[in-house]
Amino acid sequence: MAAKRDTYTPDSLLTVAARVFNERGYDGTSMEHLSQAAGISKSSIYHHVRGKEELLRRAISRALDELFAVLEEPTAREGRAVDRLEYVVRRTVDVLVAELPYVTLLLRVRGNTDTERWAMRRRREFDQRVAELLRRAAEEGDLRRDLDERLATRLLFGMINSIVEWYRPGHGDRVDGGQLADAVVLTAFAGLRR
Amino acid sequence: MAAKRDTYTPDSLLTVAARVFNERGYDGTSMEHLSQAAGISKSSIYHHVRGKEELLRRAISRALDELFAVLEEPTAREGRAVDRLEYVVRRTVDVLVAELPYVTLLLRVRGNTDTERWAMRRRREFDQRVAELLRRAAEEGDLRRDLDERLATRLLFGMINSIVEWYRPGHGDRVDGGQLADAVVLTAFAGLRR
DNA sequence: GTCTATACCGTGATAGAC
DNA sequence: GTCTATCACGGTATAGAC
Repeated sequence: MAAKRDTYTPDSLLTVAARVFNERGYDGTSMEHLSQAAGISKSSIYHHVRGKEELLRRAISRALDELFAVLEEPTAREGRAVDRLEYVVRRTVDVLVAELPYVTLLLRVRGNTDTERWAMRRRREFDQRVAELLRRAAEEGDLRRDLDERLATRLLFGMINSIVEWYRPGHGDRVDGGQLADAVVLTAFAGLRR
Repeated sequence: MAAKRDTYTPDSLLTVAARVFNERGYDGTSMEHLSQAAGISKSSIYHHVRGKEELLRRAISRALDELFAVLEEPTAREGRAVDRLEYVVRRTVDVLVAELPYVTLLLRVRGNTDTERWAMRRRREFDQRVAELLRRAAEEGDLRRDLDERLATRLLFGMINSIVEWYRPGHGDRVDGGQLADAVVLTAFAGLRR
């Protein structure tokens, strides 16, 4: 909660803000909370950003940019759909772990402001791109037939996205990002049962 | 958003409050929002409940009671651990669907107030009871060996709990609660891949 | 059981000195 | 770039009439 450095940039301030937003929730965080966590006064924050909502927008942008970048990677664009899907799942987990606080914020927006509604639209867009992959994998006969595709997509994302609720890197966790991605892929594609 | 009935009871008010809490988030909901949704004035709400936090506590209590009741059902207490686990998963999905707005609130608390911290402790307790079942199922050799048990528990709950983020009963959804539970059990235990 | 009026405080944000 | 002082507003909650 103490000061992190003598002077801030919008980016270094974002690091602090994202952490506090995640601890208290965006709506539960006041500028007073942020100023105490950053070790500067409330008004000083306004020197770096226009306001609280800009901090949220910057954080969410960062998460969305990284997620969409995954879909443009070569391996996500060639080969059998099921393999592309598996690759996207694995890389999504990577991004989620690497950009944990920012992705967490993205996944928690409720739609109360323009910024939040924009975030929800973009996120839905990403989900649909992955859903399309899953649909093709089913068409190509690589996924089980007795499962609704939209439902499967949602359960898959549910499993992946839930990681932000408990994963804390380097905090006594026994798994790193890569092992986590392996476990998710294994559980999602092969199931728990032996 | 209009009035629902001429006079309210704490319970009928809870129905309205839970809906608005879920739409806007608890911290994002003001007593003004609640009064407009209920069709009565702010001060009238205080005739029925002590304040906003009591509404949250009542909602969360309801969810927790139903969830813990599942663990006491006979089928959850006898037989092979893997079968008990499967039963608990199925019934948890049932409760989640039946008590959707209340469970949703439970799953979203951030720990900013005493009520929220109590909710988090109780929820962790529930998770641990299920984790214990999963651990025994692994011991009895019914789950795959190449998966960490704590991790598997978290991914399993991630999949289940994510349902509250999109399932809306009777709202054009192609699945009912039972089919949903089937799909979750199938996906979690057998996996997506054919 | 519901209302209007109001107390009191914390909120996001700004002004202007240093 | 940071501060203190301050603003207008909306927040939860209460008092007391009907």
